[in-house]
Amino acid sequence: MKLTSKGRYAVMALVDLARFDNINPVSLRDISLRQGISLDYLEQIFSKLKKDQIVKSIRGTQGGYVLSKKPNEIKLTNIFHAVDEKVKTVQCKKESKKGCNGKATKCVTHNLWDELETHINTFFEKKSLEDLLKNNIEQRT
Amino acid sequence: MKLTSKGRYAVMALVDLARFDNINPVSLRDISLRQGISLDYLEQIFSKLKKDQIVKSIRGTQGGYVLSKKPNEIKLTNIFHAVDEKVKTVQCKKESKKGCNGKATKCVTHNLWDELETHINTFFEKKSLEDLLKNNIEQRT
DNA sequence: ACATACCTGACTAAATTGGTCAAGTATAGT
DNA sequence: ACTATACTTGACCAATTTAGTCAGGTATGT
Ligand code: FES
Ligand code: FES
Repeated sequence: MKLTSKGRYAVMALVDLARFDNINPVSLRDISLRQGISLDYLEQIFSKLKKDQIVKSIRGTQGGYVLSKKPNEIKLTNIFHAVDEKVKTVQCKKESKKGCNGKATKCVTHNLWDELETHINTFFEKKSLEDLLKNNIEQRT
Repeated sequence: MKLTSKGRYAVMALVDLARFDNINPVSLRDISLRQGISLDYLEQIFSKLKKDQIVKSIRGTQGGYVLSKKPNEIKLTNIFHAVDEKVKTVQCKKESKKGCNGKATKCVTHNLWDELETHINTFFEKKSLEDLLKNNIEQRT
């Protein structure tokens, strides 16, 4: 079970954005430099974040990105959903009545993984960007 | 974030084992057939489970595997540890003082991922094989 | 005009996963 | 003693996923 860079970077970038977008739009180049993430990769990520209306883009010189909602309205769930970082614990198709390997019934561990998935998603639903900002400010004092 | 088959199969196989090892040792061939897992793959998994003393092996005809502890003493943590299914959320080396990409300080999301890791591990520490057995019996009634 | 910075799609090297295959060794039953 | 069963070990591999790079664009403020 591991987190992918896409999800990790998306959150890092958004925290960075949330800290600096009060004054001006923030360019991906700045985020790239501050957070040490490849610019080209960031562009892929932000195109997805934009599609899910988590950020807005402003083109041209002095352009960049801005959050399109307040930090407390952006949950980790929303971010992860946008960049396709999904939590997948079961092997079977959840909606289908069939089990893992095409068997007729769900396997002996199905309920367990389903519970795990819920457990993890609860965490993502609770945490918002705002929580992360607070945490970060505390660290800097 | 997804679970790998190794961890999933390990738990499936152990639940199967726990259900049938009261009378005789259970052969991997039986588990393979009942659970629909490749025999060769099961062998890899069980060699790891054995190394961590979760199961005992009995060779020869009528041989097989037996749990080496009671079901309520075998937590998911133990199983996952045995088969190297680890929860890895941070990118950096946890013990090191350095951050993700070799930076001097921990990144803005480090604490978050660390919290998540704890959150998930808590789940694994609580659940034992016995819990799964109960759940399964309930289903069969 | 021109620099900045968003936008898009194709491509790829490396790692991981989910196995298979081959060649053993130990033991119970006949 | 022979043989079938079943554990044991290690090498190998195809397919997928990941974590990017690269090469072009397009819009806009100055
Ligand atoms: S995980 Fe859903 S049936 Fe096995
Ligand atoms: S995850 Fe540990 S420093 Fe970024």
